[in-house]
Formats: sequence, structure tokens, C-alpha cells
Amino acid sequence: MTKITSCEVDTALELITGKWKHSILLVLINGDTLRFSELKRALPKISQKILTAQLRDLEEQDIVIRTVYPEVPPRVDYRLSEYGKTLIPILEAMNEWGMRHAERMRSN
Amino acid sequence: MTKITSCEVDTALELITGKWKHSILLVLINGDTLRFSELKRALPKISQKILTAQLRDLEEQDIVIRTVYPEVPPRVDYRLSEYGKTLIPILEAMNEWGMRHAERMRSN
DNA sequence: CCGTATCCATGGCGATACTG
DNA sequence: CAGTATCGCCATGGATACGG
Repeated sequence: MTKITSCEVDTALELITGKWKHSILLVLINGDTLRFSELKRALPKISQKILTAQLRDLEEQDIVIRTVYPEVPPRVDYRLSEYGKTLIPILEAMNEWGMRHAERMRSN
Repeated sequence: MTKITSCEVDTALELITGKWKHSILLVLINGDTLRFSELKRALPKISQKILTAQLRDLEEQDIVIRTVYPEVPPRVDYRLSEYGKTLIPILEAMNEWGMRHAERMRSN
């Protein structure tokens, strides 16, 4: 077994933390390819500025693919890269753990 | 398959985010039962105040067990609860992912 | 030894307005 | 439609000093 190091965990953690990043990822997991406005609609409480910033971060890490269509009015869409999909098991593990945790806290 | 929800992922995420929480968990995973001073030594860059605060958080969530010995000088030790150990798979998954990500970024 | 108390810095987040 | 530009808040983190 490989020893878990703080540094490597950090790497993964940075990608999904930030108040919104994991929510964005989940929307993309469930929704396939989405336009900016669709993402915005799926996450009503995030401001445009933050949404843009987080998407740019994810793009820079090759997690998300951003496609710009040279049209008027502009069209841009976003989807998970194949690489980004490798994060799904982590999100699934956290989801399952979170459900059990909620239940545990409820039954106190 | 259960749909992953942002809310449940959030629950898990909150427990291991914060600049130091996951590092503390890793030290406890590898080190079993540790005194406060040992944790402090293992994480030289964290301030006493923050270390205390994060440990209290983890205790409150039943992730970590804090034991106070009524001695002079005081002795307090910390260990992962059985419940806390259920987080290990998540940390392992993130660790593995982080290693591959680092390698990927290196080979650009 | 294991904390609390105080005070301060920083940067992530956000509201709002504007633009190609 | 899909973004920048500005400005400001405040929560998290941190340095330092003190206390049981």
C-alpha cells in the first residue's frame, strides 16, 4: 500500500474545493454538454463572475473542455474531459459518505 | 446508481477542507494515537490556535476522539474514531488521483 | 503541556454595472 | 450571450501573548 501524503491529497482537494467547484462538476456529470447560461440556470445562486472564474480554473487543469463557437450571439459550451471524468469516483465516494453521515447525525 | 447530490458531497467536503484538516487526519491515520504536542511537531507550520480549533471541529463531528488525562502537567491525546476511519477510502482515492495528476502535469 | 484571548492580514466570494 | 471591471465584505487563517 502506498502511503497517503498530504501533498497529493491537496492536489485533488484543490480541484474540487472552492465554494462552487464541485457543484459545477456535478452539474456537468449529470448534464453532459452545457452552455454557460445553462450552467448559470442550474446554479442560480452563483454570480456570473465566480462561475466564469471557476470554469476557467477547471479548464486550466484539463478537467473541463470549453468550446467557443464563432457566432453571433456568442455560444460557449462546457463539458467534462475524459480526464475530468476520473474525478467521478471521488465525488461518488464523498456523496455516499455524506449520506451516511447525515443519517448518523440525524439519529442522535 | 444513486445520483450524486451537491449537498451530500458538501457534507464530506466540509470535514476535510480547511487548510489543515486533511493533513491532521493523515497524521492520525499514520500515527495512531498522538498527543497534542506530537501533532504540533508533525505539522510545524500550523499555529497552536488553528490546530486546536480544527481538532475541536473534528471532535465535534465524531471523527476524532480527544482524551484528557487529569494529570500535571496536562496530557491530551487524539485518535481517529472508528467512524473517522471510514474517511480513509476517500483520502486514499484523492491521494491516488493527486499522484496521477501531478505526473500528468509534469509530462506536459 | 495544552490550551485561550487579541488583534490583524488576506483572499475568496459577491453585488452590481458595463461591453463585444 | 457570455463574459470583464470595480469595489467591498467578511470568514479563515495566523502571530503573538498570556493562563490553568
